[in-house]
Amino acid sequence: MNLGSVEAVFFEYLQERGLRQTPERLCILRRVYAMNGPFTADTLLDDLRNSQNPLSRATVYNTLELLLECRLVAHHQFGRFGSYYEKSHGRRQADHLLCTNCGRIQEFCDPRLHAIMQDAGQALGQRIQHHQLHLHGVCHLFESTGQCPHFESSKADPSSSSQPMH
Amino acid sequence: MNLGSVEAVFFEYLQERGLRQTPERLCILRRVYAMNGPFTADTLLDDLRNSQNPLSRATVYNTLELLLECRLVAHHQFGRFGSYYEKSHGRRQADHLLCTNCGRIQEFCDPRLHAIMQDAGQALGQRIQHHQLHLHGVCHLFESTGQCPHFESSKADPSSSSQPMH
DNA sequence: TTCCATGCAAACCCTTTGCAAAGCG
DNA sequence: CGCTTTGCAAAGGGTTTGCATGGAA
Repeated sequence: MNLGSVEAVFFEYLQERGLRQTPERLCILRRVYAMNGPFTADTLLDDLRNSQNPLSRATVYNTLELLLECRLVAHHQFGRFGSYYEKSHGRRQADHLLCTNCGRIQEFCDPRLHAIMQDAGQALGQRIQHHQLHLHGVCHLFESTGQCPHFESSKADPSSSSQPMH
Repeated sequence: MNLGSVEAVFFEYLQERGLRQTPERLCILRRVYAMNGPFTADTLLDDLRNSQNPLSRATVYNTLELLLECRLVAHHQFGRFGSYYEKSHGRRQADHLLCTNCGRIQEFCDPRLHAIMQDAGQALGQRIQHHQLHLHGVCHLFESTGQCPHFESSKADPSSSSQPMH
């Protein structure tokens, strides 16, 4: 789970595939692992632009793709305009609950999902590789008071999803 | 579940909201219910273009939005470029299994998901409204033979998902 | 020295929007 | 008649691509 082992995984993957170990790729990997919570490609790009080491959009997308392939990064698509990435090494697969009202994204993990995946795969003749579960709901607080402490503030900041997994 | 009752639901919804009952809206509703399986907005548009009653892109999207609101249509976002609509009146909420290899989309439904949703909502303080579960896998057939009967054929035709729900 | 990777900008895909004309209520 | 809907075409947002240049191996 430390950065060194993550870098080792990445480099091993690159080597296996005959891909090159470039400073840009390392830089992106480090930035990604410095993020906490889900982030957008644009956020990452901005983050890099503000650093001493600005990189191009193409390189960011290219590298994210590689990181997805070697499972160091996970991708979540929330609706049409909610494309988020997230470091994933050593993390258990998490699911997401989105608030329809304030846009906050919370994470959770339920072990029972495993059985469902297994059975569905078996029933439909597929080996399941991964999954994605999105719940859409409304904060109780909003329903009772009409107010929500997360409104707007977290709409653009899904990193507030400090995983209260159960 | 017959078309008449679907139209009744739609018209009632329009009336409630003070919206107009136009021939275009009725036409789109009927086309949507003539589709089997998930379809894209573009498929629907083409379908209409080939009919005696071509409609504009804007009208199609506008009407799909209305149909979503009154729950006569469901929307599924599969990754960045997989936006599918599907008639949903009288259907139980279905989940989807996507084949990474051939792109086929199969539907299934597992009652155990309900408990997971309930519990997650309770744990995170939200009233769950709906959900979306996507499993990604590979056909057994493809894994053993390297061949898949659904390859390409169904990549653009998710309607082959004649729901073997379990 | 050989390709692969990078950076730039333009293309891309799907969806939404602005505005004038049409037509429901 | 007024005001919503329609149709068209253009804009929008995030992602991908083409091509010349740069740099890892």
